[in-house]
Formats: sequence, C-alpha cells, structure tokens
Amino acid sequence: MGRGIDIAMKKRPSQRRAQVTVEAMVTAAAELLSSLPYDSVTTNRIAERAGVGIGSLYQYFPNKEAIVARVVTGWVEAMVEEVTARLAASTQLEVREAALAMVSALFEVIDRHRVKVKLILEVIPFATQIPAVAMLPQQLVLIAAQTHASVRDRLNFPRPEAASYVLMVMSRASIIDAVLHCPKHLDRRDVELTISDFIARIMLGNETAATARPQN
Amino acid sequence: MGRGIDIAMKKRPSQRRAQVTVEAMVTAAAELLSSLPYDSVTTNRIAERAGVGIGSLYQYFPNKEAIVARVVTGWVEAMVEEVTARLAASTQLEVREAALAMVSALFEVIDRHRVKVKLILEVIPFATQIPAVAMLPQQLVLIAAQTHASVRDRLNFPRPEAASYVLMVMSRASIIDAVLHCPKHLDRRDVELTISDFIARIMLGNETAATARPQN
Amino acid sequence: MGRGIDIAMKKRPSQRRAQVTVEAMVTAAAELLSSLPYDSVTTNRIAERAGVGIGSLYQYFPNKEAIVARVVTGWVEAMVEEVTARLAASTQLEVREAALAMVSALFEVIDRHRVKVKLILEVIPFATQIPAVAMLPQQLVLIAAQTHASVRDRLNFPRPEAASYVLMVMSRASIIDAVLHCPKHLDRRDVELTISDFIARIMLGNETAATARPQN
Amino acid sequence: MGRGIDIAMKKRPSQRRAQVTVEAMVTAAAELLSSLPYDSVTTNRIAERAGVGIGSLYQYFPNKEAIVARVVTGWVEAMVEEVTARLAASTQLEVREAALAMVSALFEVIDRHRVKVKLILEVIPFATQIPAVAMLPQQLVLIAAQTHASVRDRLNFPRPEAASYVLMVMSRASIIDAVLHCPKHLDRRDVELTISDFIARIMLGNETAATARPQN
DNA sequence: GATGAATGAGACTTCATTCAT
DNA sequence: CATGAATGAAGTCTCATTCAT
Repeated sequence: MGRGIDIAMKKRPSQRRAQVTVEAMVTAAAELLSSLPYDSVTTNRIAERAGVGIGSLYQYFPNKEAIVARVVTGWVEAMVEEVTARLAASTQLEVREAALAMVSALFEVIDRHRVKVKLILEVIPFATQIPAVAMLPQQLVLIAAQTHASVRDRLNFPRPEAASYVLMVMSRASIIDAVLHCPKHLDRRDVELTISDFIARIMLGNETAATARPQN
Repeated sequence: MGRGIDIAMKKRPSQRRAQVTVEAMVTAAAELLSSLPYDSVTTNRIAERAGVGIGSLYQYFPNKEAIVARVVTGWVEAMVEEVTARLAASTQLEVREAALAMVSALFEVIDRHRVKVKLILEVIPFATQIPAVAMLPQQLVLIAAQTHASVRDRLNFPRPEAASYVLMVMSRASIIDAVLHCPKHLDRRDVELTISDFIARIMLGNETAATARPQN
Repeated sequence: MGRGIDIAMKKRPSQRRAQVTVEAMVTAAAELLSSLPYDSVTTNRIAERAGVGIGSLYQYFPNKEAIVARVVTGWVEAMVEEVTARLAASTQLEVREAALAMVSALFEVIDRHRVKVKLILEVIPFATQIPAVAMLPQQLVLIAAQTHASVRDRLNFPRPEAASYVLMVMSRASIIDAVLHCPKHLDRRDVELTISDFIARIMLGNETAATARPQN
Repeated sequence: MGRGIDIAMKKRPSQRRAQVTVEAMVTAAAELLSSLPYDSVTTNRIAERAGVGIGSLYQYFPNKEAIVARVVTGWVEAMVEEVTARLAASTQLEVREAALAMVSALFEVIDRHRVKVKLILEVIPFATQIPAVAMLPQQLVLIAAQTHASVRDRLNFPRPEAASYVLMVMSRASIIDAVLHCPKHLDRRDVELTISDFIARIMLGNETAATARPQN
C-alpha cells in the first residue's frame, strides 16, 4: 500500500501539436505492446516508432509504467464501451435471454480483443494497479444491472451484495478463461451456452431456493 | 508455440552435499519471491541469500526461469496436496454440503497462500508455461470428481464436457478472485457461502432444467 | 556458412558530438588491441579508456566483434593505401625491378605494422570474416596488376588464373612470414632480395618455359 | 618473451591405468576441438567426454592450454610423419618431379587434415608458442633436403640460407593457402601444378641466373 | 519544447580452477 | 589417485532515465 506505480501524466499537453505528439506515442506503444514480447517494448523503441525523441516521451510520462497504463486504460475503456453498446440493444429480456445476451456480448468482445486481454491479465505486471483495470469489475456489475432490469430484479438474494459480486466474478472469469484458455476439444459455442445456462440457473434457482429453503 | 521456457534442471545433485545446496537455493528463491518485487529477485541475490556462489546456482539451473519454476512447482504441489487432504476427510456428502466443503477447502488453502497465488497468477510472467501450473485445472476437476461421488453423479448435463469445464472454472475463478480481490466491504464468509450456494444451484438446477426444458 | 559475425554499426552518429565519441571508442579499442592480450580487450575496458560509458559503446556497435572489426578495417585500409602510394611512384619498370619494388613496398609496410598484421592473421578469431580482410588478396592482385604493366604482361602463363593466384599468395605469404617469423640468424635484406629474385624467376622462367617446353 | 604459455605436463602418468586415463582426455579434447567452436571447448566438457572427473584432468595438465597443446602436438607429429613417409617413397627424382612430388605430398596431407590445420593456424590463439608448431618450418626444410638429394644439390643459391628459408615458406604458405582458401573458381589440380611449376622455376632459374648475372 | 547522445547500475551467465571428500 | 561440488571474477549487453544543446 502506498508504494503503487506512479501513473499520472507529468504534464498535460496544452498545445494542439503536443496533443498529436502524445497521441502518436500512445499509439506506438499500443502497437508495440500488441506485437512484441513485453520486455522488448522499451521506451526508446516506443519513441522511435512514434517518430519522436525519447526525451519528448519523458516530458509527458514520468516513466515507462505511465505510458503503458495509458494504453491499457484506453483499451479497457474501449472494451467497456463496446460491451455497453452491444447490451444496450437488448434490454428488457427474460432472465435466460438476458444471461445469454450478456455472456454473448462479453464473449464476443473479449474474443476480439484477446491479445489485449491476455496482456492485461497475464503479462503486464502492474495491471491491477491501473485504475481502469481495478474498477472494471464494478463497472461490469453496473452495466449488467443498468441494462437489464430483469436481471436487477432477480438480484434480491440473501446476502445481496456478495451475490452480485460473485455472480459477476463467475461470469467474467469463466468467459475470460474460456476465451483465453479453453481446451481445444471443447466447442466454443457449447461453452458459451453452458455459461449462460449456469448463470440463469443461479438466478432462477433463487426463486426456488428462497422459498423452498428459507431455513438455510 | 514451441519456444517455451527452458525449465529442466541441468544436473541432478547426486551427492548429499549437493542436495543440501540445491535445497538452500530453492528455499532462498522462495523467500525472496515472497518478499521482493519480482524484478528484484535476481539470481545473484538468490545465491547470496542461499550462502552459495552464483556459479553453483547455474550448475543446477540453466537460468533464472528454471529456479523460479522449481519454486512455483513446489508451491503448487503443496497446495494441491493440502486441498486433497482437506477434501479426503469429507467424502460422501449431499450436493450442497459437498459444494460448500470444496469451496471452503479451496478458500482456506488459497487464502493461506494468497501471496504465492498472487505471484503465480499475476506476477510471474511465464507461470502458465510451468507444467504444474498448466495442469492445475484438470488436477482440480480430478480432485473434485474423485472425492465427491455425489458431485460426479450430478455432472450429467447436456454438453457434459463443457459443463464440467465451466463449473470448475467458475468455482476456481470466483474463489481466487474473492481471496485476492474481494471488495473490502464484503464479508468473506458471506462470499464463501454465496459461492457454494451458486455452485449448488448450478448442479441442482440441473434436475429441474433437464426435465423441465428438454427442448433446449 | 551464413552465420557470420554481426558487424554492421547500429546507429550512424549524426551529431558532431557523437562522431567524436565514436572516434574515441575506436581509437581506444585500437590502442588496447595493440597492447593487451586479445581476451583482455573487453568492451568495458574499451569504454573506460575512451572515457565513455559502456552504454555508449553499445549504442553504436552491436557487440564486441563489431568494434574490433571496425578497428581492423581501418588498419587494413590504411595499409593498402600505403602500399598503393608507395607503388604508384615506381611504374613502368623492368620485371626484376618491378618485383623488387613490390616486395620492398609490402615488406616495408607490413614490417611497420607488424603488430597489427600479427593480430589480424594470428589472433583475432573472426578476422577472415571481416570484409576488408577477406578482400585483401584480390586487392593486392589488383594493385600489382594496375601499377606494373610489365608485370601484367608477364602473366600469360598456362593456367593463367591459377598462376596469378599462386604468384600473389607466394609473394604475400613469404613476405608476411618473413616479417613475422623470420629466423633471427637471417638478414632481412637478404630475405627481401631472395623473395623478389624468386618472383622474378617465376615470371622470367615463363619465357623459356613457354617456348622451350611446350609439351609440358 | 618469458610470459609464454605454461604447457608442460604436471605429472607424468606412471601407472598403466593413469596412462589410459590421460589418453582418454587427450582424445576427448581432440574430438571436441575438431567439432566445436574453440570457445565451446571447455575443460569441463573435455573431462566429461573423457568420462573423467574434472579434477583428474588438472592432475595431469596445469591448465587448459596444456592439454590443447598436447593435442596439437600429436596432430603435427602425425602430419609430419605422413609427409615423411609419402616422400620417402619418391627419392632420387629430377628437379621438376621432386618439386611436384613434394607439393603433392603436402597438398594431400594438409587437405586431409584441413580442419586441424585451420585450427592450428587460425583459431588456437597460442599455437605459435607450441614447440611442435614453432619448429615445423625447419622440420619441413629438413624433410625436403634429406629426402631429395636433387633438391639439396640445387640449393646453392647466392644467399643460400635465405634461399632455402624462402623457398620453404613459399611452398608451405602457398599450399596451405590453396587448401584452406582457394577461390572456388580455380581447379585444385591446376593450382597444385602451378605451385610445383613455380618451385621448379625458382630452382632451375638458378642455373641461368647464377651464371648470367654474376654482378647482382 | 524537442532532441538524442550519454549514462551506468546491474542483470544474466560462463568457465578455468580449487579442494574437501 | 579420483572425484565433482563449489567458486567468483569477469564478461557481454540492456534499458530506463537524464540533461546539455
């Protein structure tokens, strides 16, 4: 605690030209991160690729972590936006349909960005200290709850806070694992259906459970 | 593909003295990994703390990754053993009880080794390439299936392979996430109960689901 | 075959300051090579003597071989130039005089640079892979042929290609050996005269040989 | 001067068993030298290949150079013997035939051992300090002179010592260069004939030269 | 602001050699 | 005599970061 990574930008680019420069650096970093082993992504290479002096990079970012964090933040925001957009189209569904919609949305988006997701989850050492990443879980809960009223309504479990947390973690983790590490012998669509089925069971099971086993 | 990390030991310590040395090095590495940032764990420091010449380290391990892998392997094996032992005591349970037993076992063991788990999952860059780590998921399925007959019996889902895979991923991921990243405002016991409750729902839901919606 | 030494410079020093730095490094390397056992010439020592950080060296040269190659290239070019200059002064000579002129020129230049020649021929392990060194034989043939028309005219031996190759090798090798390994009891001038005498014999012998023994 | 390589054996193996051991080490070293880059031939590898503890190696050889020197010495002696044997068969020849015989003999032997010759001449850094190597030139003169009376008779040049030295150097150097570095476009047999032709010219030219230009 | 030359601590790794067993 | 575990100095090379221009 307290010795986290220094991630803040040093200076906000005020002039128009400077903004372009910073954008070039971030883009270059993103491209390199997506195509080279993490340790090969050096600040010098980023600057070179951006067509910028290494000194300029350090004028806007205090260190290597900062620019990587900036890239990751962009990625996360974009992905969240994509998921949101995709779910916005399918409001007001039945529980099972809602679950499938959400699973499909996440599945599809994560799959499309699997390289980036892998980087964030398994490669970049300080990823969890990046705010956008750290806040992702809550973000997702929010999205789910906001978009699907039917889901929200079901979330009156005993221990409701824990329930929504666990539900989201289970969804997220199983989808990510399926995308990144799914055993080859399994059909992806099968997995997708299974996940959404299970989520539905959790939510639907609630009815029965809540009434049938009140003495739990 | 194919260019994995070279992890095999260079030479097997045949003499008693050598075994002691190797043990010292592995222990030192484990301690350092648990207490320093990963990049600060250098081979020189490992050797120094082991009270051994750096040359000795490289006589038994071809590189830094190899000794780290050895440490991690030891950790994983110990944890698997602990979980197994803990579950062995509670065979032949009802579904709900079986689920809770397993969740509790994993929860407790992972919690006790949370630093190591975090290292393996979030810090050590090549962790997934270590055999013991790569095989962990299947290991866990095996443990669960072997110990709890009642669980095994329930696993006749439609899409059974996908189901057992997803079930295990959900369990594992939610427990790990809960241990490592559980929001502070949540009570750990609540989360634990919720997880096992959800798992039970998935399995019990099967009965209803399987009969009520055959045309899925 | 194919896996030659990487010898190209990493970055061309564009600024004036950088050129000075590179020059200092090359000079330092040259001095060390001339005064220490080859294995004692380390990149660190080169940088230290050049009054430069080791990092600077690796900014311009990809590895140790590259800077050594650069030094050797400089030496070879200088020597070739010296020989050329010396021979340019003595064109249009009789065969015997031409031979002596060339032998003397090579003898003198090689003798003056004997330490460097020894390094190139007997010490630096990858010397033959340095372009300037590899091309030296042809260079010398060229010099000889271009400067001395009388020599060129004589080169119509049977098997002319083999002849010019062997003639050059004999000249070069005997001169170098004489400079580097001449037994102490021999007078250097005697050796020099003998070599040029022999070369003349080879060329003059041609006349007789070609006419007197056509049935060879 | 004075700081030459320590090459002498530490201890002469007195027992029969020890002699076998030493032989194994030398053989192993020879094989490794012939098949690996020089820097990869380490004392540990030699011992391992010989099936001997590294300690044993250092009981008979004071250092790495010593065992390499021993290997090289064996090679040189064998080659000299081969050349001698081959020339012994062809005594009492005419000048031209004697020259061709000698050139052919050297050519053939050197070619058969080209890898070793290359090692001795271009790779092993301290080769010239090995007695057997240092004495090679004189050895060869001796061989030539002893075996071919006709050659010896011709060696009454002005400056006879220089002459015999230069003649031998030219022969040796041109043959070695031809074997090791002969341009691909040249026919080896052509080169061989040319060399012996040139040598004959040198020796035959003597007659004329000695009488025709007494005022040299 | 922008540049890029310069830095240098420090990482990994090798290998000839010693010496306790 | 033989062993092989242990040594550690020293080498090559990287890369985040600074600062004079």
